[in-house]
Amino acid sequence: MANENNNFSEIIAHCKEYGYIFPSSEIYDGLSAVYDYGQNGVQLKKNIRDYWWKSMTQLHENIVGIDAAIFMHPLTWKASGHIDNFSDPMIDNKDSQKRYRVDHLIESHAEILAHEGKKEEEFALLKAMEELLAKDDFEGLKKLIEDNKIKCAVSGTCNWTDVRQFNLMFDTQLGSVAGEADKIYLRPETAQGIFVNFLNVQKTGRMKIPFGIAQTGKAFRNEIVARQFIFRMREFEQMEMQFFVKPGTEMQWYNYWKTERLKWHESLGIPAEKLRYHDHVKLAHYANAAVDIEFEFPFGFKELEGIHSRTDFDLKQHQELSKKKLQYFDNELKEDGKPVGNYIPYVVETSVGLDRLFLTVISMSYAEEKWKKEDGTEDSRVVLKIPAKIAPYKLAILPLIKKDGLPEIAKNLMNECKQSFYTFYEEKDSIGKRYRRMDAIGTPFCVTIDHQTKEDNTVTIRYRDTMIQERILLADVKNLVTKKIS
RNA sequence: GCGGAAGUAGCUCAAUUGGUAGAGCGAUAGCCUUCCAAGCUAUAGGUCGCGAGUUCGAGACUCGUCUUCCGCUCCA
Repeated sequence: MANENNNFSEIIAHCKEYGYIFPSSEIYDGLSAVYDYGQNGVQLKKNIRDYWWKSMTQLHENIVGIDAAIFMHPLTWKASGHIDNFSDPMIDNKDSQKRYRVDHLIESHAEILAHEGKKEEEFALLKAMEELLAKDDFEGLKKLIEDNKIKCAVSGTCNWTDVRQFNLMFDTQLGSVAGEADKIYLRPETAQGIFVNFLNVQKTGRMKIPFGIAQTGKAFRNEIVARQFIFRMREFEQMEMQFFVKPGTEMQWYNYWKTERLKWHESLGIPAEKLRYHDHVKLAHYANAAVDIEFEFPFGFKELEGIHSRTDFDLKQHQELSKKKLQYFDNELKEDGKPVGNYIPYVVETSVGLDRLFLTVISMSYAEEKWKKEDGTEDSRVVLKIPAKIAPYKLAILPLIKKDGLPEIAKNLMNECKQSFYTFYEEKDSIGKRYRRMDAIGTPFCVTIDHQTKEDNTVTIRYRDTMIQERILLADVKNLVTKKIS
């Protein structure tokens, strides 16, 4: 474990040193749990996003994309349950340092009262709690806890902090006049942008159930503690797809996407043994089935993607609060020859964290290698074995020396290739050193132009992962790399 | 949020018991021309995380603060 943690520190350091990830506003000491993507990071992130987008939309004729705004009508979050469930009064026990949700703490005490047969006290306590919660009376809640001598299960004391509100949604004002009525939230998930557009897309795209709507975009959560590098950030990017199905078929589709999504991660190049399912036992208010796909990060197996069967909770809620019907007319004929008719579709959601997937790719790619050279001395390298199809740069073009016309040949090759993929040109320093630099940023292929190139139009291609070199025709370089990255 | 550890150049680290910051690597420019980093020359780069305090004098001591890592907690 200690080694693995060290490895994580090295991965973080490597990300910064080679232009993948920088702490946000670092010259001002940074901002807690906010990070910027650097010149190589942005490219990798974009490639991962594009790979997801293409596999969702281009390869599924019944899935289309949208790009909803981050700002949404405040009632959206009332409907989704975020306003009621996403902000909870909390209290800490000073002795055990354990934190409780105030309602959970009081409710568990009420249960004890019930077991002791004190029904009236139980009822009075819960009633008092509900009244205080409704008024947001935090001082009253603390007094209620103290008056009832509710103890921490760990320390057994009543030494409590004040009750504090943790709202996980960021808010801001719409319009220049500040006021309660203008308060809007930064979306804590992208899903709601899809739900509120369900009918727009269905009608204008003439979509037939089952169909999906995909979206990538930023979401914001004011986490109490956000840590572990880019694993849990306050601003993060989601890649979500909501799949609308006929009620009663949701488990079938849930299982379909559960399988499909795991396959997708493997197709990206993530080793199967580093992935696993984790079924949710405790389900969220909107779900009737939920599973996580977890990846073994340097700090353990953690959630990478969630697949949720969200029932018709969201559409039903939006229908109720917006007073607009969000139903679908199904023309499929029943046994009696009549159409199925109107219903609110059920939803199966796949939701993957792009930043987490980025960290996954970096984690699985990072390697420190050592070996013995022919003369017996040790050699080593740090290499990012990023799958070629998502690597920031695909090909480095390196003239062996920077004269005798070799740079000119190299630049011609670069001009030919850069229309098709990202290339990197470098003529400084020894060839070995340049290979090491390309290893460090994860460039899968290097081509070296030497004097022989001028005689027979061949070049050396060097493969990052194996360090094997081959002699190929200069004219074949572009096609070979194109083939390897597709 | 609580507890532990850390913060000196891009990186890894130095700086005798407090006496106004050094090295290696890296980077840049030039030389050399060599298919797996570490040849030669030169150059750039640090108000020692930030702010106070103690002191004649603080990178070092004290307090506060910010950031990061670890554990707990949180993650509808």
